[in-house]
Amino acid sequence: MKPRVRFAPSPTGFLHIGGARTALFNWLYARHTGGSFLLRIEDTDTARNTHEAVEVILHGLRWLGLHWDEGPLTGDATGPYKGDRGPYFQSQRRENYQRRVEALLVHGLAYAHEGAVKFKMPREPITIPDLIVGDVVRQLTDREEADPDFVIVRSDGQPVFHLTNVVDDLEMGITHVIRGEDHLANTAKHIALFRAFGVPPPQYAHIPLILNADGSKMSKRDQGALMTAYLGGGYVSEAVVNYLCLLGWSPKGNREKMSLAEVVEIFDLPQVLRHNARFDADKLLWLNGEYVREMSEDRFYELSVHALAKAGCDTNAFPLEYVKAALDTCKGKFRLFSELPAYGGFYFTDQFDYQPEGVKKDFTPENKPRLLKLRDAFARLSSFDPGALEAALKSTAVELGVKVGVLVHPTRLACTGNTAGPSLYHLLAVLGKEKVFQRLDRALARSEFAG
RNA sequence: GACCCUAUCGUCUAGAGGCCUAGGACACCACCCUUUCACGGUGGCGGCAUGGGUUCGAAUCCCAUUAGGGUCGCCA
Repeated sequence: MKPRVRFAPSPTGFLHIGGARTALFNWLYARHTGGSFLLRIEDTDTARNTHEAVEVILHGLRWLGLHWDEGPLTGDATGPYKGDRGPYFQSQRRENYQRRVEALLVHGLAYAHEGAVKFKMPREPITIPDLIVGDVVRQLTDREEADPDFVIVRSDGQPVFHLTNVVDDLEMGITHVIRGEDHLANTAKHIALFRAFGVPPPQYAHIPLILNADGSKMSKRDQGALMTAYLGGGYVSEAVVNYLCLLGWSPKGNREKMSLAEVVEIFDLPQVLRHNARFDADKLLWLNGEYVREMSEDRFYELSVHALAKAGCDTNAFPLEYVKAALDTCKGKFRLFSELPAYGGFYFTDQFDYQPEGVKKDFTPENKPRLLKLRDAFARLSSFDPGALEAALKSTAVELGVKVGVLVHPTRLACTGNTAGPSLYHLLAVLGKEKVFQRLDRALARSEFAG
């Protein structure tokens, strides 16, 4: 029988990074084994269930490339879905839960209590066979010792998570439950429920949690906990997925950067680590830089233009060739697309400020004649290409008896407003003679040069 | 309070009794490359939580302690 796994988030309006990794591991297992990956929305808490909240999850999963074989097509609970075990919203599966509860009631395995329905939990320790953690013998806690039974239907008639989760896994034919370790202790309840329904429970695989950098539990409000931080923060989805693969799992062989296809080949549950992992934003940043560097030109242009537009910089006002040439000088020099506007925005606007420290250091009276001389040298150039610009700048430096840096720095600052950026010669060539002179003159007119 | 899981450089990890003087990656530091920045190259810093066992031999097995995380809800 082919494995059937599922990601079953509740629509809270977020896609947590930990949830994304749970989805990823489920997806990987399905793809590795040739099984099916289902998406089920656990929206039994009707109070906070919205169309938009589900949409956030669907969008996040699609962005990561974790496509589901069965599940909803839109955020609408009554909307279309694919798969023959639907609907895939728990709010649409009420009759299943009712039927199951009645069966439990009839068999004396559950009972009414102050309007709610409680399940009769066995008092004996339950062994949870786990593909990752091993056999876990779950004893009752002191509170459970007092009353081991738990509510499966609230007094308002709403079924509770433990019940709906088990019923759906059962009816959707889920073979492997791959979920966060925070569910491990509760799995005894689920196993008891499966037994009460007279069916063997699925196989369990509890994956370690993702913690904050300081080791504390990651919650919605923590930096980097939400997918939106990456989706809209200049990250490349492949880098995020790659990084997530490295948290709690290792490809061995000192490998770090690898494609999802490669991971699918070698991923398996027994190799998943047992201990929690801390989220290392720096390493993700590094990986993102790697992916940006090796990205195809077209993809790079697309993401760059998008990042610039987001920062209020409209590249459509410029010739396509100019935009591409400008972006070419930026490729591989930054790690996050959100850094691009600050890095290469000067190509698309004349309204930039000069970096204060740079002004102090480079816009000086003694640099004025030097820049004037460089301006003259540039003026005599018949071709404004990087090679010619470099030659002109270097020979001017020789004539002045100064190092090239003495000319490079103020020129860069005057033309870009920054002390760091793309190769100076290339950037000047892209900017073109007219703009370069314009910017040189604008800078030279500043009071700092007068002393 | 009880129950459960876990424990290798700051972080992610390799390591399944001798191959370990513990390997790699990120971060950090130094140097090299160089028009800035970034990349790249070279080198460095840095770890088996503690205490007992078992064994000829332990990062690897067992126990305890400590620490971290999780769970015990008419939330999911």
